This record gives sequence, structure tokens and C-alpha cells, in this order.
Amino acid sequence: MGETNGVHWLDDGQQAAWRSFVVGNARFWEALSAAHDAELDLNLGEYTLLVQLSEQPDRTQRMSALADGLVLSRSRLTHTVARMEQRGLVSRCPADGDRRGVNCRMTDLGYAALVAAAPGHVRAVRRLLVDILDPEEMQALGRIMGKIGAAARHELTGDPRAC
Amino acid sequence: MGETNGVHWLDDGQQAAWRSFVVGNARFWEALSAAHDAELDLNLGEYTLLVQLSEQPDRTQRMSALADGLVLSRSRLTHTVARMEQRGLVSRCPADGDRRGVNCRMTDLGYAALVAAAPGHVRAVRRLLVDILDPEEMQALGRIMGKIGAAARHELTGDPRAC
DNA sequence: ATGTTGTAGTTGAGATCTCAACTATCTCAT
DNA sequence: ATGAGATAGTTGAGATCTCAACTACAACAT
Repeated sequence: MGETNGVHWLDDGQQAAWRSFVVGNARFWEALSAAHDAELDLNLGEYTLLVQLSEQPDRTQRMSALADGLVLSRSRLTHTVARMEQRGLVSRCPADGDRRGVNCRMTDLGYAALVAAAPGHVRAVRRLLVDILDPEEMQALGRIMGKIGAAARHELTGDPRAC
Repeated sequence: MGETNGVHWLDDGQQAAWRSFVVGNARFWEALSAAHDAELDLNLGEYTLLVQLSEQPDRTQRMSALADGLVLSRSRLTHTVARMEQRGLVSRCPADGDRRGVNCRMTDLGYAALVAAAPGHVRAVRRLLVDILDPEEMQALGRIMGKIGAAARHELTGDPRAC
């Protein structure tokens, strides 16, 4: 099928699905980010970072683990955390056991900000995603994006194994 | 189900699907963007813009239509096009019929760059998405993201109708 | 014809992100 | 113990993006 110059182009159905993915995604994140900016005191990135921290023991996590979990570059995380530290949402201290390491810890102020923002965030996620889809579609989306994410991770880390 | 303080939190299955979506998405775009940076002379944004132009009559489109099609802000598009114009990939000229309007046109150099980049782009999209999924999953993804994108558009434009 | 409101696009300043160094520490084989 | 990589995190400069003006024109009612 559709091969020219040795390149396997996408057929019409694949093209259409790919377009929906690109455009739908862009619109979704734009809308979710806009909802944060309009109603909440934490933008989407800050909120996501605090959620991740809130799930760690002592609300603390190593910078590198945080970067991996949030799919952010080390550098970007450093800058983001520096800004959030200025606002008093998180604090940094040396990790114990590895003197290279740095722990990032959510402050009480950060926790309060997270609690204040959570309802608005969840409402937006429901309005824009969960309530839009049938339960089976939501489940399918999770499964499909899991596969996509795993494939991308393998490519990014040069990791050939399927874990 | 899961309601506290009048907020309808997500249940475990919804949470898991949402996480897969967030992380899978981030990884996918990171990997696709990295593939462009590593192998191609057009980054993902430039490539997408040129694809959009390539599908227009005379490879030309109004700035506003281009911004809508690519889900970019007007400002961001202006800056991006200005950079691409510097590189000779596109050119701008007044639109006829509306003296406020500006047309963006892909140059021959832009077309050549697009043609050169297309095989690598398609290979990456296959490797990271199309070949990862079963055909039914690819189709489902397109349908689901179409619904999500439509909902987001309604919210962004304040448009209550489901077209 | 005039005024009012909406649309198209740009601009520049500040915020954010990327990329390539760079320091410091750890790991581990010799 | 020592030296050669690997890993953790930061830094700063340059690239890119956002946001709020701003100009210019169009549409439309009075």
C-alpha cells in the first residue's frame, strides 16, 4: 500500500486519525491551560508538579525522579522549581546519602495552593475529557496512550526492552 | 461515587487513564520532536506549518486561517512565520480583497525542505504511533481525539453548538 | 458621512524553555 | 588508592512564547 520512493506513506484513514490526534491534542491542552490561567492560582505545570510531590512520602522527591515523572528536562525542572521556590510553594534541600542529589519538598503553602486548585482542575478535566467520553472510550484512551508512551520511552532512552 | 465537598473526583480507573494520557502524550511529543531535531532540517512546528500550506491552493493561506488550522495564537504564528521568512521557507504578501489581511505562501525552497523532511517525519510517526497500535486502536484514537478536540474548541470559542 | 464595534495582524517586553557547558559527586575496575 | 566514565543538578545565553498594547481596516447601524 501507498509506497513511493521506498517511503510508506499513511493511508487516508491513518492520515485522518493522525490529524485528529494532533489537532485534538493541541486544543485540549490549550483549553485546560486556559482554565488554569482563568480560575486558578497555579498554572498547569505548577499544579502537575505539586500533584506529583503530594504523592511522595513526606511530599518530597529527588529532582531527577521528579523530572522523569513529569517528563521534563533536568534544566527545565531546575528553572521551574527555582521559580516555585521563590513563591514559597516548594523548598530544596540536599538529599541524604548522595551528596549530588537535591530533594524537592512541597511546603505547607504549596499544599494549600494545591488543595485550593484541585477542584477547579478536576472540574476542567471532567468537562474537557472524562465527561466527553463514554467510559469504554476513556478506558481505551488510557490503554492506547499507555502503549504510545511506552514506545516513546523506549526510543528516548534507547531502551530495547518492553517492560 | 467519589464525592467530597461537592467535588466529583476521578475514580481509580479514570485516574489511571488520565495519567496514561498525560504521560504518554508528553513522551510522544518529546520523541517526535527529538526525531525532527536529530534527523531533519525542519523542526516539528515548521514542518507542520509547511504541511498545512502545502495543502492550500497556490500553497498560500491567510495568517488567521493558518493560526486556526495549526491551533496557534496569532502572535505566535507571526513570530514563527517571521523566523521562517528569514530562512526563505515562506513569504508574506498582502491578501487581496481585504487590506488588513496577509497571505503566507510557501516558497520553492520551503517546498523542497518539506519534501526532504517528509520521509523522516512519516517514518517517525509510524515508528512512534501508527505501527505501535492495532488498526482498530488507531481508528479509535482518531475518533476519541476528535471528540476531545471538538469539546475543547467549544470551550475556547464559547461556542455552545455541537457542529 | 459618521461613529461604533469587530477583525487582522504586528510589536516589544517580559516570561519561559532549550542547549551546551560546567561543577561536584558517585561507581567501579584496576 | 586512583583514574575513567557515569550521574545529579545548575547555570547562563540565546531562542521561543505569552501577553497586552497598538495600527489599520472592515462592517454596519444611524
